[in-house]
Amino acid sequence: MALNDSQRQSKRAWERLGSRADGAPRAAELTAVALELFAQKSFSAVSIKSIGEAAGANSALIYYYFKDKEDLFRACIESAVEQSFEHFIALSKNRDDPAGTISGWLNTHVELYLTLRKMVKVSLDYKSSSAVLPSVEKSYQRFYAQEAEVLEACVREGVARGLFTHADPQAICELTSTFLDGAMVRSIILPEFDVETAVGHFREFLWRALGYEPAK
Amino acid sequence: MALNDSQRQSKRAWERLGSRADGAPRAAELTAVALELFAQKSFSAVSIKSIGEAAGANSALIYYYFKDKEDLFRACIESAVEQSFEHFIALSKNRDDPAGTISGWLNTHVELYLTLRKMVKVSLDYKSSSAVLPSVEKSYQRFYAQEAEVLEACVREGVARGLFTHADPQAICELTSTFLDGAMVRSIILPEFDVETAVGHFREFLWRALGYEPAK
DNA sequence: GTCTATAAAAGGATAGAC
DNA sequence: GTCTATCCTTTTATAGAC
Repeated sequence: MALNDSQRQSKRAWERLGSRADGAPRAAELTAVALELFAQKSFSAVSIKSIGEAAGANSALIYYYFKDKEDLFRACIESAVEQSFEHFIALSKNRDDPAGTISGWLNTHVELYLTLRKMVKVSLDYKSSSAVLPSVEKSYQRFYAQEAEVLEACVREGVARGLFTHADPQAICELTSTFLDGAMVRSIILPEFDVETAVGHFREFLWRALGYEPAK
Repeated sequence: MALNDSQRQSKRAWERLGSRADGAPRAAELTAVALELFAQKSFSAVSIKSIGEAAGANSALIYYYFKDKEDLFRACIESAVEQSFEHFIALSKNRDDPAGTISGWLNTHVELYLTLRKMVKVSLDYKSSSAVLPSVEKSYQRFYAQEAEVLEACVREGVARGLFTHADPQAICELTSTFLDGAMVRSIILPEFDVETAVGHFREFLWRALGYEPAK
């Protein structure tokens, strides 16, 4: 797997001083391992040594591929956002069935909550640090823009077809993503929380609020 | 302000070895300052020295009142849960007006989201560490039991009076708290997120899903 | 590319003066 | 009770061998 744009960008940025070869499969490996750890604990609770160890490599190797710990963290966030994003993009195609698409979007959160909550967790950590990394901000922007576009388009389409009533697309979209974020957090905080059940309840609630009658 | 039960308990626990005076106003001060920092950053991102500095005291003082950093953290979590809990307890009295109580509960989250999101943030950190502290678990249990009791009772009462339709009290309760947790998280992650607006939208949707017509 | 060794700094925690 | 001084450990990061 090749480095993505932002990773390549950051390599270039710090390699102006050191000058080192480009294109690295091992960097992606390290990023994956680090993301796992950063999502489990927190940025400062994870040591460079533990990342190296988990990746089966010496910690010094990390500094070959990344400028410093923060640079690795940045790569992790972007990777988490990217992974989440890719799973959504498939749903964007299906504009014919608004309720089906929304439903699919909810299901995606159930199936991939392990991936998605990594993104939420790491995002919290990132936002808690006062650092502002332009490439990370761009990732987020892209993700949320896509999310809004898909959901709002579905609601508008549903209203246009007379399937939904009373719907403010933006409000519905925000409501839904806020709930889903809550579900991700709760699945971390409450051991007995069941994402599938909770999302199922939300779907019923949403249909009722939208005045939608599922055909069945 | 006197130490609360759990703080006193923990002091007793480690003082069996050291034997030191009880009842400390300064301990509460240190806890408050530390909670602020732990909520802003994360457990391991906050140093003992920085806590002392923020409290206008030497970091060594912390070890006079607390066994170690984790013990201080525990006191912070319990304090955060306790603060959130106290704001809820007032609402528990009002059983005559189900919709009003639910509404008040939502408003509480708007007004006190700065306090409540501290609890969410610190809880995430706590649950991410593998530590299990019995006194903290007890705090949580108390909080969630109270939350469930208030909300579920409201929904049941509303159904009994014919104000609400189709309502599964437990599902509504979980739905609502999950949404509110999501709102807390989003207010951290997204700078432009407005808790008041989001909760306002949720209220409308809840009423619609419950088949409730606000008198007005 | 990957490792060993190590410098340099920061953090948690304690002893003891006041 | 609160502070100074200090110890010990961990951690980030670099230099340089292979």
